[in-house]
Amino acid sequence: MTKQLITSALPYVNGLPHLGHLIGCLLPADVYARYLRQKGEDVLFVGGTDEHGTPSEVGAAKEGMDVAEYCKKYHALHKQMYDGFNISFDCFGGTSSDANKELTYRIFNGLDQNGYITEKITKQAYSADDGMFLPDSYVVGTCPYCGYEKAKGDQCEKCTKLLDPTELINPKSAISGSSNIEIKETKHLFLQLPKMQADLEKWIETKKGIWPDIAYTTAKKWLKEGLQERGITRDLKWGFPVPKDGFEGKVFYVWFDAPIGYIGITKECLDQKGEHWEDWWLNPDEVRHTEFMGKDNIPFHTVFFPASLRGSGEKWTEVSFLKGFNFLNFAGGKFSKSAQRGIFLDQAVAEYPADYWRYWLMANAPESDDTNFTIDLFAATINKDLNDVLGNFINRVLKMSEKNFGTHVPAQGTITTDETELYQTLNVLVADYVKYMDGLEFRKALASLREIWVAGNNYIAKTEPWKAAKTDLARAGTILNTGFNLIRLYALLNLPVMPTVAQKMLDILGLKPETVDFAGFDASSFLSFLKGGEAFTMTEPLFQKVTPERVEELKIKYKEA
RNA sequence: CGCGGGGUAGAGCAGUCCGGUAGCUUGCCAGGCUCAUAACCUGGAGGUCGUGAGGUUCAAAUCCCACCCCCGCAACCA
Repeated sequence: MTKQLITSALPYVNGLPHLGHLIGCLLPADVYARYLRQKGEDVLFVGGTDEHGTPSEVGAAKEGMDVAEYCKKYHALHKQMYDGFNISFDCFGGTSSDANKELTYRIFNGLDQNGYITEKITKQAYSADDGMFLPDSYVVGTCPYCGYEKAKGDQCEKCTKLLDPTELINPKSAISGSSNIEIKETKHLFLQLPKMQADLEKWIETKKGIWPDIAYTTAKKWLKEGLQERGITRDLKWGFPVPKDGFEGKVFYVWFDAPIGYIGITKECLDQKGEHWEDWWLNPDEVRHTEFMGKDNIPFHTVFFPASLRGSGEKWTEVSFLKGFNFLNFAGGKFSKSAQRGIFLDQAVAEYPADYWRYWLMANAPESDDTNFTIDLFAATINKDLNDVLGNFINRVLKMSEKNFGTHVPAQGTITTDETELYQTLNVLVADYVKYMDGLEFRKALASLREIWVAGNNYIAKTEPWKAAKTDLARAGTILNTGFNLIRLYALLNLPVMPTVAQKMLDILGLKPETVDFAGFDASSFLSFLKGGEAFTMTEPLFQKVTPERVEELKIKYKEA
């Protein structure tokens, strides 16, 4: 059987994740992992934090901490937030581990031996007071074109001109503010991407029509523009030391070891369990690897990382399917940590249960374009879909049953055309749901899911069990029996997206999650699972509405203009 | 400047590849029902599909051309 490897992009450890990070990679990866596990597939879901790079060093210095300690602290906070959202990682780690160092060296040495690594002297801004070379964006000064005083060394935010740090007037370090900047020569290693261009082009071409447009077109765009050699080392202290003579004191560039982190995290995790990471990462014929990420990450996962793996001379498991997402905006603007704009994960679960957010985000996933999050849209979806359609359906079945039959599922009795028509409808809708989930078209999958819930209400409206209860109790029993079987169906279908709610629904019937493949779904037999007589537990409504008062309160709290 | 994505009813989206009387959800209006979280079910109004009285065609949201607007990218922001 094909093994299913699922990776979510690794958010940068410096800074806490918000709803945009969640929908951009973590959540859809989790939903897909849960979906496949439910089908009975062999799944390994890998995630973690990206830890190297200048932002970590700067962040640690700000908090007066050792960089490694700083990463450890934020790594734990990330994990805590993901736990709050029930992200079901099989392996969760960081990119600064020994395991990742070992793999980074292994891949680097392979690339080096195969002639894909070259040396080059470059010029770079050095800050004596900070005791370090500065990345371009950490040099600030006056823009020579428009006079803007806070232009960054890579680009002026005001006039958008691309700059070189050497052009800036009065250059200063963004870290210390020191103007004691000199341009020094320094030697670095470069990955020869141009040598791999043809190979990569051929490979990407095989993904046409299979990968989402955003993934394929982004990769094509980079290849079309022509690949350039790319520096993979930096003059920093925090990172993996470059294992090559003449490069003492230098480390690998964060983007070189970050994607290798998927492998490193897996190794660290499976070594502990006594399992073999090679079964997943050096096994391309038996592993299907699905990657999830925001659009900003796509070039690195379609060009840079595959090139590193291919050039190393080993047969690594490459990406089979790349699910890329656009960005989630917050009320028309960007989520921003510095501006305290948006909703962060710890705040979100403090307001409403994780499943509310999970449902909204998946139903509105930014698959085709950037998507706007607003409190109003959130409230409307939660109130209508979860409360009115799904929650109310469950509630009316339970109340009516209790009133007429007590706390046991009524007998199925005789099936009529009302039921067979429902079966036909469900067969079509569930087939749609499966088709969309298998194709990772989440918005459409959730629209189908909703239609399936609506079908239940439709069935109840049509069969009017409250009337049958007065004239033909057995008939009312059949209708409500079908209602309970629908609750079980809904619970199992909801499991990937809303695991907590799904479990509550199963609890009503005293059931446990089960392995079920909805491909080839047959409503007739599926809705005959509960024959009648099974005990059930009355429960309070599963969802609460977002009241108009709460909407106003949240708008003020999160500064939604 | 360039490249990529987007511009379809008040709002959020599908349809565009493979042209054939514009679809879904929400909101609004009306009706039904009254078991249920004032919920559920049905019907209706609402759009010249960014602009160009542009091109191709018997026919264009869908193909071609020009332009406008929004978002992103531009390789040391990961």
